[in-house]
Amino acid sequence: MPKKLSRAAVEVWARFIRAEHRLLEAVEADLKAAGLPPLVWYDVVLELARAPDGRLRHRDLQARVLLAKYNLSRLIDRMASDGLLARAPVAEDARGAYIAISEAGRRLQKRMWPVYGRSIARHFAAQLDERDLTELDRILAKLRAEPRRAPV
Amino acid sequence: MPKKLSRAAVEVWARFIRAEHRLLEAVEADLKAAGLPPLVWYDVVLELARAPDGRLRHRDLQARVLLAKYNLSRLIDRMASDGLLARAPVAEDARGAYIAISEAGRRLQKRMWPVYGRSIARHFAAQLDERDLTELDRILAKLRAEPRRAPV
DNA sequence: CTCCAATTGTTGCGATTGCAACAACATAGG
DNA sequence: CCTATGTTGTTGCAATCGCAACAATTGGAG
Repeated sequence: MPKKLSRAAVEVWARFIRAEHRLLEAVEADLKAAGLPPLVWYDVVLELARAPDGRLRHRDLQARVLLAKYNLSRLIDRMASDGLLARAPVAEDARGAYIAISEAGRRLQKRMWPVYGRSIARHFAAQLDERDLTELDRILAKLRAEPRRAPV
Repeated sequence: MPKKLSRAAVEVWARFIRAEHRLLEAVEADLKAAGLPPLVWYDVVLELARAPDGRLRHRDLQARVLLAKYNLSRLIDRMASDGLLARAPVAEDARGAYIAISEAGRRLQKRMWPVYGRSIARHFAAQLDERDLTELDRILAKLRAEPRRAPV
């Protein structure tokens, strides 16, 4: 091991995993209770709505929503058949595909946000003060920096 | 909303979700690379190994591993057919079932820990110092306190 | 005791996921 | 050109998940 792993660190790790799990569960439950689709759907419509021209390449969308590629492929199938988005060819790269949001997709995003936002407020933000947020953000930033993989 | 939800809070929320997602993915990948079963399996054998007599009621195990009940039912099926644990009747409650770990189950727990621990060390603990851990723990404790549900 | 509501755990079934293989195209090297 | 290698996205298939319904039993109210 890189360093000796302290018992305390393991406990914080466990709490971290569990806390996130509970929170996500609570948020998903709120969405479902409001008759809305799951969180990934929101991620997709949000990323697309934000993107210039309301579209992104499949791979770029994938990088943003943290979803395996085969997984995203099929999620897009489902969302497309719901009319929330559509695939379009990429002029410069015949392999690629743009995923373009539709008006219905934008409406879904706007409809989901209040519920999702309220959920974040209630389960997450309301429990923390300014300093907590700052500290948490600082710590998360450190965690983003992945240790270098085995040297190439 | 309980309070006005700040943009900053939403961003921290997003980073929180993503960080945890990435970390879990990395850990699962490490386990798989070592030819080991997924994390839930570890959770189960660990909780059972810790419990007095190496067994827990289905419902108690469920509460510890944060898994839907139908889901746990089937995970237990699979682990039982791998000989890692076994079901046993509960004397005082004919509905219930004890889940009892086997020697093979204990061996699996011991075999998984080094890999899992190393993974925690590398992806999580190595990125944080003492103060980070303390602060994170303090913040997570606040998040554990769920807001009261709608008044009964 | 008797009945009704709640608890405990399982199961059928359709939806979603993960893995591995694949097709189609792009890009670089000769 | 022509080939080898990498990229992009999809798909078949098996494993797993989520929901709703269920059986079995318990516990409490009358």
